[in-house]
Amino acid sequence: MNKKASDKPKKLPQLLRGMKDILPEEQRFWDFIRQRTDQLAQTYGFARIDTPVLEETSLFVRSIGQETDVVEKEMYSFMDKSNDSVSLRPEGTAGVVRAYIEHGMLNRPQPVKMYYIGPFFRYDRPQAGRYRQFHQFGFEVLGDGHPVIDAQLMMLAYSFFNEIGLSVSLQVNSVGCPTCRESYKKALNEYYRSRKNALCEDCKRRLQKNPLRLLDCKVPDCQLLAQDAPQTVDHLCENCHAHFVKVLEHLDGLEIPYVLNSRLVRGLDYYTGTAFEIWPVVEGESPVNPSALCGGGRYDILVKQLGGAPTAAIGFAAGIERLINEIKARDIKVGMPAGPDVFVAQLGDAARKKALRLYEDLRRAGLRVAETFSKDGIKPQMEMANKLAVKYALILGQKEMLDGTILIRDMENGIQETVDFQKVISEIQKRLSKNNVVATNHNHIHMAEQPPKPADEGTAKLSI
RNA sequence: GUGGCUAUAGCACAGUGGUUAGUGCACUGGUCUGUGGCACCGGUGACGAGGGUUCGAAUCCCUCUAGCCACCCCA
Repeated sequence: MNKKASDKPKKLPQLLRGMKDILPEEQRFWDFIRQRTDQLAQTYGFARIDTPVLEETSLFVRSIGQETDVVEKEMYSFMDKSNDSVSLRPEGTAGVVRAYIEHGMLNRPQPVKMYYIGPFFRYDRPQAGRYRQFHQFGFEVLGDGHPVIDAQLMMLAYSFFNEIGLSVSLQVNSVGCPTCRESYKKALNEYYRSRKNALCEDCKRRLQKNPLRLLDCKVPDCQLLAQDAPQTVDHLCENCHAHFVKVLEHLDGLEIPYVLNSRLVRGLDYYTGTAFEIWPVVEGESPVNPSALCGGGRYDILVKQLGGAPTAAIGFAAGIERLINEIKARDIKVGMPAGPDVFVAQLGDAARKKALRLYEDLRRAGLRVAETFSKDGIKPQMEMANKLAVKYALILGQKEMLDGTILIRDMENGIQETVDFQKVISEIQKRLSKNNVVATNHNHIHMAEQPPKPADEGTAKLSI
């Protein structure tokens, strides 16, 4: 590393805007969320699906909607080498639905329940809890339109946040099928026609492009108008109305607290009927304009729209960066990765050779072992052992080499004992199991103390 | 895409026109090839990039880039 000033490149490599490295010390939050997600999926009977981050652009245009901001200005789209337009996925549902159709999942027992977790991309301006590459996990139920599905999925989402100790509020609405939406849009237009001048500039634009969005404008004057504006629930067709009533009945039966929010709308075109979001709740603050932790709803028309058989479906997605922000802000315990059990220190070339083998033997015996074999002095090795907070250090020096022994040092009280080298593994196992049951049990996933990353972490494709 | 604020070592900060840009933590070497937490001594390492004003710029001005916050939008 002979770094002279003149050798330095002028421009240092730098993260692309809106991108973020997830550093080792952050991983425990991600591990935590992965674990809780997998756990939830298992208990509710969802199977994991991973779809590619890259898809045909048309998949997203046809599902999310040509007119939406996501498609219009936020997609990472480009022509590949065969001159096909491809895009980095901006959300997860479209890919899952594509897979459902493409793999003929309608021939599986319905509903098909799948979940995913991974990176998504939107060319947005970065902001609090918003990145250009961000991560979501999502749950989708395809092939069943029964209202009980809606309620149970909301229960699942609510439980996720609730069970990790976050206070959240479930917001529920129905945006209706395309038929009711048309009549609702008409009513909205009528209502706003005479009041157009009182609207903010954005809302005037929304009136043309996306009238539902008028309802959740943040400008006070617009909010005032929105209060008396017609509500989606009053313009539901008979079917949609009946469905929504049933959903609410099931929610009541589950005794989940929820807020009927007539101003809750969805940003993507494929949504129909039930819409819901989960908002963080902060003590003493009313959740006026929170950034949602999760959002979802029914999308009964999407499968058909993408060329599959008419298939009812519902799903939601949660933003992991936002969730982690909330976990940190609320001081939720996520557990620390378990450190090594034992440190192997060596002194002298012969001892180093032997220590290297001992390391392997200890590892095969299931212990987490640390070392700094490249160091010569015992002092730096003990310093490292201390930093790693191991319970025991094994010291193999010239004297021990001659005797066929090894020194076990208890790092807490400094008491040392010479033992027969042949017996060191069983001795250390005995000691570790004596003062900590969990330590010998680390192949088992334990919430309080997580196992170390598997060595093949790097090849575990498509985990986040 | 729009607006506001910001940019000094890995991190947290000081330095507001004038020597060789400081401090703490961290890292590293030593005191000390047979023992960590403590202490002491030493070392590595930075003015986001480019241009301008000036005798002289980390400091003033412009452009770019990035970050934060808000709008838009969304998870």
